[in-house]
Amino acid sequence: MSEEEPLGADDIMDAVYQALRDNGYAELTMQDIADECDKSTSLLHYHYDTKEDLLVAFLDQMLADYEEKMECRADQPPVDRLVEFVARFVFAPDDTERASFHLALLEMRSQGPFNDRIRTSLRRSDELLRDTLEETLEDGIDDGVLKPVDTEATAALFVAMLDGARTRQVTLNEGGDDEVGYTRTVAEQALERLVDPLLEDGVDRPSLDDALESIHD
Amino acid sequence: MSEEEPLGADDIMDAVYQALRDNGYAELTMQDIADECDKSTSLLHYHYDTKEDLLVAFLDQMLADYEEKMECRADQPPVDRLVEFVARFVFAPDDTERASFHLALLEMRSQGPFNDRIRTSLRRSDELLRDTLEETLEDGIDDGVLKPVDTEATAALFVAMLDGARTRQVTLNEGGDDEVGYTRTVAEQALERLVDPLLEDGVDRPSLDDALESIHD
DNA sequence: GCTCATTGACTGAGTGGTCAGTCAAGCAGC
DNA sequence: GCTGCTTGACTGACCACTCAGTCAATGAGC
Repeated sequence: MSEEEPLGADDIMDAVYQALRDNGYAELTMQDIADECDKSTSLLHYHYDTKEDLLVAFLDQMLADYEEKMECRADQPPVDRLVEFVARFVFAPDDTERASFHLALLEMRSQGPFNDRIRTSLRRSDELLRDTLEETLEDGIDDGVLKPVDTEATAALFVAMLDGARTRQVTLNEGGDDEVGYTRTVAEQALERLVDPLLEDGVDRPSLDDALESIHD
Repeated sequence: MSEEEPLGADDIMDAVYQALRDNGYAELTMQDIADECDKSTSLLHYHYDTKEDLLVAFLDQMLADYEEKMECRADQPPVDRLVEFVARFVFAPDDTERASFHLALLEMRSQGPFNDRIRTSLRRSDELLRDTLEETLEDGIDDGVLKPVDTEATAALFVAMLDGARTRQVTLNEGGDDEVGYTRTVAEQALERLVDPLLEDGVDRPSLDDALESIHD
């Protein structure tokens, strides 16, 4: 109530998020966003000159939020952070909210090459993700809990794998069978086949389940 | 020239391919496709009732082509096929043709959840891809050149990884530096960190470079 | 403490442009 | 003269964006 920001700004960002989830990016109209916050499209244009401006503002805010969240975790042990990083990609097959939002993000990513400003925003978020993981790996090596490896290539491998798994889950997910979710299968494989061989002798890592619980804060 | 199909059908399919590459999926109009084959949009509607019909036909043809290509390779040794499978994802950073087409495919994938027919087509192609790899792994295990593993989970891991890497390369690729391409980095890591530990003692595998050459036929 | 100018938030009714799809007519080959 | 392919002109829907104006709050001058 006593914010500095123009009172409606956050409402609009929330509306963009909801509208993206409900309609996807390709089908997203200014009207959808306006409906979501019970305002007129004219108001959106009053605050943001163009639809693109609005979406770029939304991406930038998302990026800032993620950045903040990552900083809080920097004091945890590297191996915990590594498993947590993997776990952060996993979501239940029936979590349609998250699937829908990530689907919209994927749509935006595929528009990156056609739009400089969107691409710039997305590239920054990609860098943030990989840098976070790279730092975690470096910390682990420095602390003597991880075997020395090419941290850049390893980070690339992890991110590609988890991201690819999520892409499949959000685009092809077969309704809600009893299956556990594609990303989760891949995440478990990643831990066994890539993380475990990296641990120095005698070092243990948390299970995926433990990590999943610890990120629900 | 002496096909059963209506003579113009292949021309139209080619035009769809070109138009997808040049315009992307989101921006693709019937006019773009018509221009590409120097015909009118009315003609497209004469052959295909709706734009969706046309695109589904295009996807189905692509799938059939890929299926045919895979069958030709079924007699190669499993380890060669495995490395070839990985190599097939790799493309040079300056191969903008391929990048553009895969980008359009990614756009279509992100539309899958909103379109039953597109999703069905894409799901079939996803299954084909993973089944191919799974069979290769099973053959390798049967032949005693690969250590026994959960072939389904392993195939999932490989496909997720390569697909994720390609997604990044086509959406965020930084012009043509001297870099070697993100997918290639990841592919090399995949061979060292995932394939090599799978080989039975004394079994060698072709290098990525060899495989890259052998698929240029 | 009343008046009046100013501003910021907000709206409804357009406008112009784009695009998938329709339709009636032209025209080749048989 | 019929069949199948092809066309240009047209239509109706949709959508980002504009514009002229309303309304409430703020604040200066008296």
